Amino acid sequence: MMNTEGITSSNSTENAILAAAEREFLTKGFAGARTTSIAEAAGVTHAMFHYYFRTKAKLFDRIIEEKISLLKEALFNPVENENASIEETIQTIIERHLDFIAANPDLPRFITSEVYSNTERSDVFLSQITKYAPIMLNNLQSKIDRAAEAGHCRHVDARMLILDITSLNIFSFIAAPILNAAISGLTADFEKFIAMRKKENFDTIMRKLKP
Amino acid sequence: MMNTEGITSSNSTENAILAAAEREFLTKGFAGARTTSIAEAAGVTHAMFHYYFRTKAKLFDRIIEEKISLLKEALFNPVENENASIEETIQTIIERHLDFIAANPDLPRFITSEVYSNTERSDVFLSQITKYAPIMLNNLQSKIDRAAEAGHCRHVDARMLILDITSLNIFSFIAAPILNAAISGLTADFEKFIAMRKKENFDTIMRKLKP
DNA sequence: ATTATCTATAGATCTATAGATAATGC
DNA sequence: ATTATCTATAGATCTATAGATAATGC
Repeated sequence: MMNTEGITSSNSTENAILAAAEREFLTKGFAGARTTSIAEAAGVTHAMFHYYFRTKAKLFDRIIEEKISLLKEALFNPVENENASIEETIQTIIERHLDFIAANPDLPRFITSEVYSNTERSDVFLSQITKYAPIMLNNLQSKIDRAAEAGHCRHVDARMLILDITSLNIFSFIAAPILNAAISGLTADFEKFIAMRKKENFDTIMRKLKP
Repeated sequence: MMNTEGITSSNSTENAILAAAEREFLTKGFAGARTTSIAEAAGVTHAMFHYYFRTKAKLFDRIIEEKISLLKEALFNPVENENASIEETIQTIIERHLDFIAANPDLPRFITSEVYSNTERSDVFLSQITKYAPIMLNNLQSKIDRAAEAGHCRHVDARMLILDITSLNIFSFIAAPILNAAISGLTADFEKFIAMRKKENFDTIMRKLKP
């Protein structure tokens, strides 16, 4: 099981600051976050913030690195089972991805907006993507090609398939407040909503793959 | 033809500030935007910023209102053609939506992150969504129900269909820098990318609707 | 007369540090 | 001795305003 509870350390003050900072940064972004608010939320004096982490940027970098490794683990470790059918593979990808986002609902918005508004800080993230995504996409493409030749599915582009899956899985979380305004109470029962989208998105993708 | 060129006014200094502010707010958000940067980008002294718009929040509100009316026009004015087939209706919705986003590529990220990080300023936007979305969804649902009864498509939930369409259309724009890192040069030829996603998303949705 | 612009600066807000003091672990 | 904490304040950054001056349109 992966760590979805955030960052931990041995020191309780340090811990409290880290937890408060994660919340502040994830919900407000780097520019909107305030070190005074973080210290206050952590229940420590503001000087403690600087004592443990020196600067706002350093603490932000530490948290974004933690999130990057979390993402890497969730996205690029699909425990490739050579024997799994294309249908099983797709289902596993969708379910894991959606479970991961459900456990980290603020992460997509945080990553997309920080990567966009910032260049230096997000280079680490983008270089990780550049490194790992092509491998994952090639593996999936081979699997699709083999299944297509055996007549089990259509010959689709793995890159478009992953773009479809991530779009369908992630967008609801990024736009949650707007969806709730458009469709009253849609995400009110969160568990139910996730379960529904899992089925729905799997169905959508499988129809696309069907010969 | 709708106005996708931003806000205009009769005064050139006011215009320059508005244009610069739109760029600054759309790319950096309210918290990240600097009134000094806006004035500099507009080529006027900082005092002019306050002379024309008094405060940062007032100018932000003006720009977000402009964007809301733009969205309303694009999303809730699908020129309901009673005689159009379900296929034609879906195609029109997807193409218009995608064209609108392509003309305003920063808008989805801006709206989703500002709506989330802010309560007061985005209430106007959410109340507009609450007002117009159900009407649009009901109209579409009736159309789907009629088509389904005639055997032209499956009996799907209009709300899920619109969620799928918006997810597939919007996500690429929100995650563009990440997609380009994962799939080198994917959005390099922007026109081509839009045309491809138009076809792809229409195909995905129609397969879902097929009996 | 009114509108537009400038320089200079006040005021507010945040980040970061200095320096003293208390707690902790050899 | 080292680590952790506090108070007080410096320093940096941004927003906003005051007050003078130039341009514009009756």
